[in-house]
Amino acid sequence: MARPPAPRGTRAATLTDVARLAGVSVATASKALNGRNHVSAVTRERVMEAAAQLSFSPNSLARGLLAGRTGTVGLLTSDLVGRFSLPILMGAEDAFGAGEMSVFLCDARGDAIRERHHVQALLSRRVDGLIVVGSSTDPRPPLAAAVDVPVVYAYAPSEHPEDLSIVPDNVGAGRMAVEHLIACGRTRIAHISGDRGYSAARDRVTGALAALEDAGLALVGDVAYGTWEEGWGRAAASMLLDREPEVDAILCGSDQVARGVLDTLRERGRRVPEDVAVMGFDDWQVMTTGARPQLTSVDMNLEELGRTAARALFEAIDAEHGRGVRTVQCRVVVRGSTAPEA
Amino acid sequence: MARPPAPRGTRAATLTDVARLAGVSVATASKALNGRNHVSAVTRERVMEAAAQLSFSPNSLARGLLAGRTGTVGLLTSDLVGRFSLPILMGAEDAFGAGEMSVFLCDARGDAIRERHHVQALLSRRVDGLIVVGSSTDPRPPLAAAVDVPVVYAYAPSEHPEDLSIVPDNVGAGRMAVEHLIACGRTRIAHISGDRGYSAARDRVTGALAALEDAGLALVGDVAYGTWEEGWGRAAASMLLDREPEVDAILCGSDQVARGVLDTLRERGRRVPEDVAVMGFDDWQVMTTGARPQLTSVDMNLEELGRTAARALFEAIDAEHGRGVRTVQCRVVVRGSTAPEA
DNA sequence: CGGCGTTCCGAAAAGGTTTTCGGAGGCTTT
DNA sequence: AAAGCCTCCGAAAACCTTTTCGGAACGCCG
Repeated sequence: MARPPAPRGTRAATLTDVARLAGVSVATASKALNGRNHVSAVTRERVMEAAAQLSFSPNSLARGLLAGRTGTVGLLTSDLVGRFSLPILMGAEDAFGAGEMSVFLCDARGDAIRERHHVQALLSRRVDGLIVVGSSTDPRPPLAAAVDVPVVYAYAPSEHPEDLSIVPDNVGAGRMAVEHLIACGRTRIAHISGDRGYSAARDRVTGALAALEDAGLALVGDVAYGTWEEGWGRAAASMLLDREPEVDAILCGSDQVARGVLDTLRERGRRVPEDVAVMGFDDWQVMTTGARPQLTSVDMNLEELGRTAARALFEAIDAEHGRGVRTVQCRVVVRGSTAPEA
Repeated sequence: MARPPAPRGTRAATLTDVARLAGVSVATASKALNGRNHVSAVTRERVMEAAAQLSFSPNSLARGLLAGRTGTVGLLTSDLVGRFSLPILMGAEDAFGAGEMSVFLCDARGDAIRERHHVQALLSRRVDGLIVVGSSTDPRPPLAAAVDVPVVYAYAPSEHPEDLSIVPDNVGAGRMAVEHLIACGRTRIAHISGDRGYSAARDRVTGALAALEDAGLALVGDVAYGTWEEGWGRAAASMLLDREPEVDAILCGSDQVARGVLDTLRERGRRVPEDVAVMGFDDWQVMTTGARPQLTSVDMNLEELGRTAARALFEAIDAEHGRGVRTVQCRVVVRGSTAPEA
């Protein structure tokens, strides 16, 4: 295989080298490479050729030092291991990549000290802006340090109302979910939620109840709060079937809870979706498509949320800084657990 | 809440400002702040105080420009969405964070063009090194561009044997898995693997067969290759039980496959682990701990792999560049599906 | 032929930090 | 008192690129 030599130690070519090889001054070389005018076509060509020959790549540090802009942003997650950060991060990376920006990734691991440390490092690197990704939709304290670049909070809004935050529309998600179940002809709908301590859980309940009321329906039983896990889904479904055997739809707080619910339903001999429709939240592919039947779920559009945050940061960098909390719409992904396969 | 003002537009304090406020030259200020000697204690104190007052933070660009080192590394993933990149990334971020390095994250999305583009951008930013994270353990082509900084390949090794690659020990993992099953008293062991196209699948088979042979045992039935998904686990288990009803342990290619196998076993009335022990691969928490019983699995130690890659890159940056493929050991995480709860 | 406009190129400054080296001052020793 | 040493500080260069501005060369018009 013809792989190019990697000359360790021979420092990278500089603009001076290019200029010398092309027989012009550095000023001319710079203008030629950056498409400025006041350079003749033939000279420009000579410079380009010299640059290619030396595989010249301009030093972004020097450029950034001069321009006052580095073309970098910091992406500060509080919990990378959770499954919500990653899609947001991908969306942001996507949006920035297209804009020729580079992303510094920092994970604070839920530790305020570490977070402050990372912010300091990012500011020292003169990032043009910051995205702070939370690990739950509960509001979080704003950054502690004095930050003189724009900041966008994603997923978890800042507690400070003047900050710009981008969050999923969980109330709307709860509403959409119930509306979908009603559209599938269900009228006796129960809700097995997740951890009551999370605003995401409570917001979805709010939306779900509102949609029921709009349709002149009432929830079957009480909202069952518990955890986000499969085991809770199995247990809660069991209790629900004992108390409210006539239920014909179960909205679950997460896909994992839904998986547990599906298990219990199968063991109890209830058919899905014929007897009971089941719906999850988060649209976690590995959970939804592995289930029998495949699981209808609400996608929070996190990748879109990440992109939105990135675009908002862009705007804040070279225009005016937005304020307040903006929401990103969720969407229902219909699969076999609510609608029979065509 | 007393939040510090964020003076947009007022450019950050520079060393010159600090020096002026402290009544010394920039040279002295620099030495004072960096702990160099040839500065009197009282002067140093005055400078520190001035720096604190202006909340001075040194411009890393200027520093990097001069030092020829930026304290940044590029982390280039080929598929961030896959679930293997993230733990590696976390391990690397962890190792670098401790060493005052910052990480540029780039996702090539499996596209060679985009990868080249990102490499160019990273080189232009003068990263001190590069970690390339693959999406499967199959060897990948080395970076196309001429790269004059150290590169470490993680998870997917480089096709070029002179490059440094850090990969999980899949052969050893297969061996450990079988050894665990044997230690649990199983002798009629079957293997429902994943996608034959992946070297990870084939390597684990190699290790598993070697361990069986060492114990004087033979595999029950043939290795069943298929996909990595739950559906395959259900189907393959069904076929296996028809053909080889006496099986007392099933080693699965992934935790998802194992979940499918567990479902089928329950439907067929086989108890786990009393009648049949089941074991997965990857130790994906949400899969293993949600299962009934909880699933024994092989953890590939990906976070450790990421840390190892980061440390190897460190060494390559300020010492000699290692060569060849290094493996990271896996480990068995025992849960209820192979060993009854104590 | 002088003046003028146009076109192209180069010198130099700027951006912020680190390092080197020389200089200033104080103190000790002969 | 002269010489020498030590401690502390500051001037200036270096890193690399971009931009500004002045200057040179040339063609054209009066």
